[in-house]
Amino acid sequence: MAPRVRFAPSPTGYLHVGGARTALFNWLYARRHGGTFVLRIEDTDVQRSSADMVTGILDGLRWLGLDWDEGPEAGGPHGPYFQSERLDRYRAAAARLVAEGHAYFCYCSPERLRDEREKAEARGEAWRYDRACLALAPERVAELEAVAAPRAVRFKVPATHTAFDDVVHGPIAFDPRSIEDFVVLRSDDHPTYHLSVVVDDVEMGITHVIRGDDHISNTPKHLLLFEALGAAPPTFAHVPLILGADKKRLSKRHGATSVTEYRRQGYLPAAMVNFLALLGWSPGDDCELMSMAELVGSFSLEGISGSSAVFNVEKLDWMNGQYLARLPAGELAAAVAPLLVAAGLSAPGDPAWFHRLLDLLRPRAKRLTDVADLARPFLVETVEYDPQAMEKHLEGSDVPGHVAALAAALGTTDPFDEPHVEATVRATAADRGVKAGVLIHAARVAVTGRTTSPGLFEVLVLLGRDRSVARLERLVDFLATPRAGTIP
RNA sequence: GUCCCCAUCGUCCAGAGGCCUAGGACGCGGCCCUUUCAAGGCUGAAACCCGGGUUCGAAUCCCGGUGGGGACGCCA
Repeated sequence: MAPRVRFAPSPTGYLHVGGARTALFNWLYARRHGGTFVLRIEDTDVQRSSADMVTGILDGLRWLGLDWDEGPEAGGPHGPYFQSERLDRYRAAAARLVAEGHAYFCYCSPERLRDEREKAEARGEAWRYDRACLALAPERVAELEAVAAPRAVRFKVPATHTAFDDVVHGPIAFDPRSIEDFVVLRSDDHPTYHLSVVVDDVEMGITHVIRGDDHISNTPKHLLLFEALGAAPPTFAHVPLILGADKKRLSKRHGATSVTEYRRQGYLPAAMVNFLALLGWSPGDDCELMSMAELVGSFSLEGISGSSAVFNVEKLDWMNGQYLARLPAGELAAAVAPLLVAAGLSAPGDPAWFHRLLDLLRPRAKRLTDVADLARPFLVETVEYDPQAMEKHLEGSDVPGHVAALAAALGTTDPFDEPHVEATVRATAADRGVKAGVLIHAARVAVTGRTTSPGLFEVLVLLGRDRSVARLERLVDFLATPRAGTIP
């Protein structure tokens, strides 16, 4: 049977990288086995859910290249895919549980429950619901109903031992006595997470539940619910959490946690996917750089590690650099263009020239934003001289003369290609009796304003004879002009 | 506190009883290339949490300890 898996985010927040990885594992599993990837929005918490969050999550998934076969916008035979539109089903399920003796009404006030918990905590104990309402006399129930007292539905946890075989963790067993009679339907008639997940997983025919480790302790409750609802439970695979550098669950304190944020910072989706896939999963060999197709080809739930993983940004940076180096020029240009605009620049009109520039810059960049920054000197009319660069390479009194000589020599260099430009620069240095480096560094400041750049000869050729000469001459003029604040 | 999960270089992984003198990657150090910065090539340092078993033999299996994490809501 083809597997049906689902990613079920709650739109109470953005798409967290941990969630993105869970989604990725589900997606990979579905694609690997020709199954179906369902996207379901768990928005039963009306107070905290928002439509904007849904949009953000959908955009994030799409950006990563994770498409869903059923879900919002895609539709499907098991819809609706928003839990807020499925409330009647949960209510029906709750009613059925009560009718069949698997659940009962609870009239306890939240205040009372809170007080009991606080008292228990003061004693250093964990408090579990005392089943007060299970033992309510019929007369008392009648009284409560007569005044329409708010009531929730609680699941009557049976004494059955709950055990399951987790694909990543192996056999896991829970003592039912450690599980309290949890609420399945709130007094406002909205289901709790436990009820809605199970009802939906049953109705949507989910065969494999691949979700975060933090749900392990919820699993026995779900197992009990599946049983009470007369459905066979799916296979469970609990993937370990992603941690921050301090080994605590990754949160905003550790820096960026949202997929959108990484996107904004200039990471490539393919790099993000590759990195996330390798966080807690391994193909079994030493492969590091893997395309989406390769990931699909070798993904297996058995390859998921049982221990949590620290999110290592340095490795992400390296990986992104690798992808940046391999990205086809056209795609890189398209990805960088908007960043240039955002930086007040504009992409060059000549695509071939733009691509040459990009090829010079990409090995020096980790992220798209680096490319945009590195491109600046090549896209402005007049470069800004970095004070440190001036101090470092323009201090010598004969520098203006050297640069002027180079400008003159380059003015007649023909053809203006790398070998000839290099020969000219070296010959000029020799004529002036200085090491080539002196001239090269000064020229670099002239044409880029910076201490670092791609190889000078490549830069000069890219800029072309006219612009190169003009920039060299401008530096000569600049050095000849007394500036305020300079010591004579 | 109770329950559950986890435990190999700083980090991410490989390792499913002898192939381990523990392998790869990131990061870090060195060297090479070199006009700067990167990239690239070569190279180095760096780990089986501790204690008991089982076995001819344990990083691998079992038990205990310790450590880390997670869950204990009318949140998801």
